[in-house]
Amino acid sequence: MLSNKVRTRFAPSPTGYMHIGNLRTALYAYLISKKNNGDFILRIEDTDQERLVEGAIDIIYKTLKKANLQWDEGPDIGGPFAPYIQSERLHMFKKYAMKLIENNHAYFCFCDKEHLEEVRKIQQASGITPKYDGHCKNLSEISIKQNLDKNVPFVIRQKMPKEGETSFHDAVFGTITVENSILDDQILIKTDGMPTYNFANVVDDHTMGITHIVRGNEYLSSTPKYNLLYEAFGWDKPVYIHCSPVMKTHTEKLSKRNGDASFEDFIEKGFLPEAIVNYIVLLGWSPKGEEEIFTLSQLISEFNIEGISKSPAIFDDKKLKSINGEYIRKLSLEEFSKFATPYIRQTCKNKNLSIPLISQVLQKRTELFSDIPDQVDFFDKLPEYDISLYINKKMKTTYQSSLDALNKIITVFKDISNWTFQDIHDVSFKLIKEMEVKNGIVLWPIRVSTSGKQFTPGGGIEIAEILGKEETINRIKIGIQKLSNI
RNA sequence: GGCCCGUUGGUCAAGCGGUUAAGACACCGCCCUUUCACGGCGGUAUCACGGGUUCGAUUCCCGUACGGGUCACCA
Repeated sequence: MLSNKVRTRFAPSPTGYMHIGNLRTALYAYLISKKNNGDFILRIEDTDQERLVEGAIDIIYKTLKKANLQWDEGPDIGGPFAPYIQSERLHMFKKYAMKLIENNHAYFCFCDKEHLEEVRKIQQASGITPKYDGHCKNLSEISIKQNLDKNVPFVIRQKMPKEGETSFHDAVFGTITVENSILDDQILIKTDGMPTYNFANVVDDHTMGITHIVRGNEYLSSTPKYNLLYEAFGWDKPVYIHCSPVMKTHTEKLSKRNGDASFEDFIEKGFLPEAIVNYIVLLGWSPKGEEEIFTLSQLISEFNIEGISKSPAIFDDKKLKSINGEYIRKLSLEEFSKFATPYIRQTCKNKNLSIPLISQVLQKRTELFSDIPDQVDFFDKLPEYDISLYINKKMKTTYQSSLDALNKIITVFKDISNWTFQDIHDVSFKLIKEMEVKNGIVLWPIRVSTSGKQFTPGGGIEIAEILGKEETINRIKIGIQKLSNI
């Protein structure tokens, strides 16, 4: 019924918000399935009731949706292997464990916690890696039955081979081999009858027909145990794709504790979801060619497992910013305007100022929407500024040349009846020509007097257009006054 | 500590026995230009270390160092 379809899953625990590393794992899983016309499954692993965080599932939904990683099966939309919430599947695991007892790959263990604790202490004291001592491994059928009849609490443990070694192949890390002797007889079913994560995960993945397992490489060490489980059941093993973590520094992982690591926070800071997705796909994966800006559908065809890197990648928000800038520049003016308006309005409250004009001047200069308010604050109110701004070495402006230029420009500006960029531009350049000076001699003082700033989005003519005739002339007057007082 | 994994410029990284060791971000310079930005051009900077193997190692092998992961009735 599954044919040979590639099926991947993203299986987060709802223990908080999604951080960038998590999202990257989801993205890789998504891309691998879609590249092969396969299915991407969302499964919520919520068996740890203690760490459960209210609303976390919604954040997972919202984040994946914003990132445009649409799942084909999941708790909200169902699917042929429902339920997709692990806590609703808990009843099915014990029978699988019983199968393993039957075929001698698992056994009942009646050891109590005190005994285990004691064994562990002794092992630690003698410098041995703590491991189950195998006390119940070879209990006779009779004593097992007696214990069961007496309702002695039990767990079910996986029976690991004593000798030899186990190898598995990982698509990123290659073949990894471990000695069986170091493998612990891990618990499959807990005293309460519930599966451990390790067991539930394997059974769920198999019963849901997952063919490619994409996950963080913290699972690399437990994969041999998983593989032994697949073998014990006689199931086909999946393709493993372990991904190295996204780091904050060389020694620290990106952590949930750190606020700026969450996808939502980045959105709030003014990053576009597409830009974030584009950046994180590059953290630990490298495309074949030289292009690195990709839409999601381009990624589906470009992405390849061979390009996934083994070493951890440090998150670099400078690069994220730069990619965000690329995405912002690619927006249409209307789209940009829509995104930018709330940011513009933070410091530009004057409703007479034209949002389209401001947007136009802003778009090429915006890498991050949250940088906008500081850039446009001078439109509402001319800031206090020092007249030294009028002196610009490269423009060859002086106090005197600026005063002179402003006095002349104010008279021609006053005569403009149609206050448009074109008209402001034309009269300005006509004046420049008449004065036989370099553009900057006239244009620089216009920009300074209308903005009061050293750097502005747009030049003097754009600013004048945005401010309107009256305000422009007022500001130039102020400039003239300042320069006259020397 | 045992076991597993990793290590190419400041960051992401290409490379898969012979290369002037790509590219991107950042940085610096120049050009364009009414500032800034955009755009264009150019530049600085990298194979962790030590042994092998080989005619030849960034590439293969073995150590060392550094870093990460993992060793639960957590997920």
